[in-house]
Amino acid sequence: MMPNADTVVILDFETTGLSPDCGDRAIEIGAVRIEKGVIKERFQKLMNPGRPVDSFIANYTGITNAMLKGAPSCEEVMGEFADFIGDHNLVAHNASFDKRFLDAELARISRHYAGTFACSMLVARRIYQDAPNHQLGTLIDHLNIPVKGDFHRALYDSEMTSQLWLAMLEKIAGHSSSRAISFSLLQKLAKTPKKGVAKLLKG
DNA sequence: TGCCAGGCCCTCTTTAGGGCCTT
Repeated sequence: MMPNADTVVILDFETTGLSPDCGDRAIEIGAVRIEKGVIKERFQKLMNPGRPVDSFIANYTGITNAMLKGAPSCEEVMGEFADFIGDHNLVAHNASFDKRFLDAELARISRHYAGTFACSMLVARRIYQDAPNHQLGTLIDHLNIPVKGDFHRALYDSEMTSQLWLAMLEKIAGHSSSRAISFSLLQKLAKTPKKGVAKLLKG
């Protein structure tokens, strides 16, 4: 069955490091499911990676070994999360990072996500070419989106990414016939050379 | 043994190098 183009799941992983190929594991997953531009459901779980997190990660995320001690295993949480995302389209800020961890953690439980993953950072680099940089926090500030929590926690970052995503949908709304095709349009934008962005938006 | 990301994108480019972005 084809995924519903009106529905996207925007997700964010906190991890023990930068690369699952170097043994790093997920320690938290946060996600929101958006239907027709409205957040309908949230998912947030800490998970025990079976190894301690170092002081850098504890300071960066605020997630401590004490917090992870009683958390369910990565395998248990990722099974629940696989059910949550189903075959919906996915979005993340710097999606290549989150996709590597999603694929690696799902592979450990013999699950697989075969749907489409879009990157809000690649789209933002094209739509907001005048932003100071394209870090999530900078873009949120650039767009004057109210900040009500702490960055570098999975659910909050996924909520902020969803606000960025909706703002970008709004910005191109005048160039798109409906929200239903916005996901594919933004995917095209993410792969369009910057010089060609204006032409693509004009249709 | 020792070290270790990786994809995107720009430019002083394409037979390459380095910054950005994620934890």
